[in-house]
Amino acid sequence: MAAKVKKRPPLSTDKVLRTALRMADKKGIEALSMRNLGQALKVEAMSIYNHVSGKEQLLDGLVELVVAELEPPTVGAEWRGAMRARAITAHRVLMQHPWATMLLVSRINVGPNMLRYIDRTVGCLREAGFSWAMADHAWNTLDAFTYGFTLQRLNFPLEPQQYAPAAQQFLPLIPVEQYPYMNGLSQEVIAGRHDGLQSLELGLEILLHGLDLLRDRGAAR
Amino acid sequence: MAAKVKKRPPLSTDKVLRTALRMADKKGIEALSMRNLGQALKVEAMSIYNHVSGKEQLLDGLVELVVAELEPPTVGAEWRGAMRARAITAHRVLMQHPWATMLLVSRINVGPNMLRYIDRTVGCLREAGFSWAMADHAWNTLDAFTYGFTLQRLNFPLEPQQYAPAAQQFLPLIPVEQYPYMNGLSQEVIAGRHDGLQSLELGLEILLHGLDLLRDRGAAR
DNA sequence: AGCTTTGTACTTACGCTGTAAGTTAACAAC
DNA sequence: GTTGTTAACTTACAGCGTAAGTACAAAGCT
Repeated sequence: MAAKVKKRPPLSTDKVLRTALRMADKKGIEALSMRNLGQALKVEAMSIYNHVSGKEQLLDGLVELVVAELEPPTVGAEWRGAMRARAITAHRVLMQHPWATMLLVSRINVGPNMLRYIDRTVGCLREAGFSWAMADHAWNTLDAFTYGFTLQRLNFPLEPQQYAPAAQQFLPLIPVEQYPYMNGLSQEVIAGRHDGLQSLELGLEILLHGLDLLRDRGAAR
Repeated sequence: MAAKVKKRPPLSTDKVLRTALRMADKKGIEALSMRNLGQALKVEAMSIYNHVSGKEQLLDGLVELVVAELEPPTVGAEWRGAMRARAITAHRVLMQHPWATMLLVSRINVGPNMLRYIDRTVGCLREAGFSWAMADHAWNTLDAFTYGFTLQRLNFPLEPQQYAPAAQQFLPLIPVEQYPYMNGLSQEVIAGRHDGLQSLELGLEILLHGLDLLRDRGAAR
């Protein structure tokens, strides 16, 4: 006779995804295995496959959950401010989910949140006078920079306070005869004349200025 | 009595790295396992650890090999042309090694090739009138965009010729009431008025224009 | 010469991973 | 009360990276 099995609170796709998100944030995406996720859900790994069709779909779901945190720009808003805010928010959100940027760039995402996000972005640019093609170029260029910048930030191994001491420490490996400019740059950081910090806002200003020209070119057509 | 063992041609770090590079290019980085690499070298997986201290160091070595293909800018050259060429070359090389960009952004690289590459880049900007800090900002911004753009290109699942048919196919999933601008953009692609192609050169022009302003600001300090 | 030590090239074995295939339990229909 | 259906769950497998162990040639010593 088999013992009566207590009925468990049933699993659901949503529960799986939210647990996976919490887990990825806490322990990193590489620690998110089906086994570990199962453990967190008090279930064997394979049970998860009843609610998510595989690891790939699980990751797709996670990306959608992150994209849901990105506020889509308001169509009709002043485009420069809207795009600046959009990029800054995206960067902030992606920094809070360090694993998400890689996923975002390494897979196509066609979930409803993503569609809405891009739709509003294109809308905002379009209403600001960009042609269809230029609006498309614009958001893609901004996103390429934002993702690239975020990846650099995420993977840089030092805290800003450590830049100067680290430069001091590594200076012997950067002989002035061989690498004069790297050496010089390090000296600047050591002397405190350059903080070594990269600025998202600075990059955005550069891009927004350039895009302004582009908009006029596109509108003139 | 043990049979005499034929002396093998000895392995070397260089041979290991070059074989790994060829393999990553041919079969993709995810197919590059120590076991598979060993097979290609006619050796058991563990033998590789005598020449490379682990998978991580192997990947570091691969990145250095790729960076070696990036021609460092000439110090003293006209900076806009030099930076444009630098980014275009980087993009081309990274497209030839589709796995490399991810590695490049996801790890610190302090090999001699990388050091030289950055040194010449900073040098070129510095001699063109950028302050130390501005030169640092400039190359970082350019690289953020270049890497981000390359990642988007690499992971986009369609060939340019397929854009229009694909837009046609997916249009039903993008109802005009829900996603008016995505729908509109798709219509443009279907009608052939927008090729949907993103342009590295366009992004670079935007950035170079913005950087020009930055240089003056930096020089004025 | 013979015996021992050293060091390197290599293999085995282990504990991970994702998932296809198989098993169990609960319920509905008749 | 037997049978069939379906969803929930487990087992077993083929892959992964690498720590620990083995084989063997060359060098050192008496």
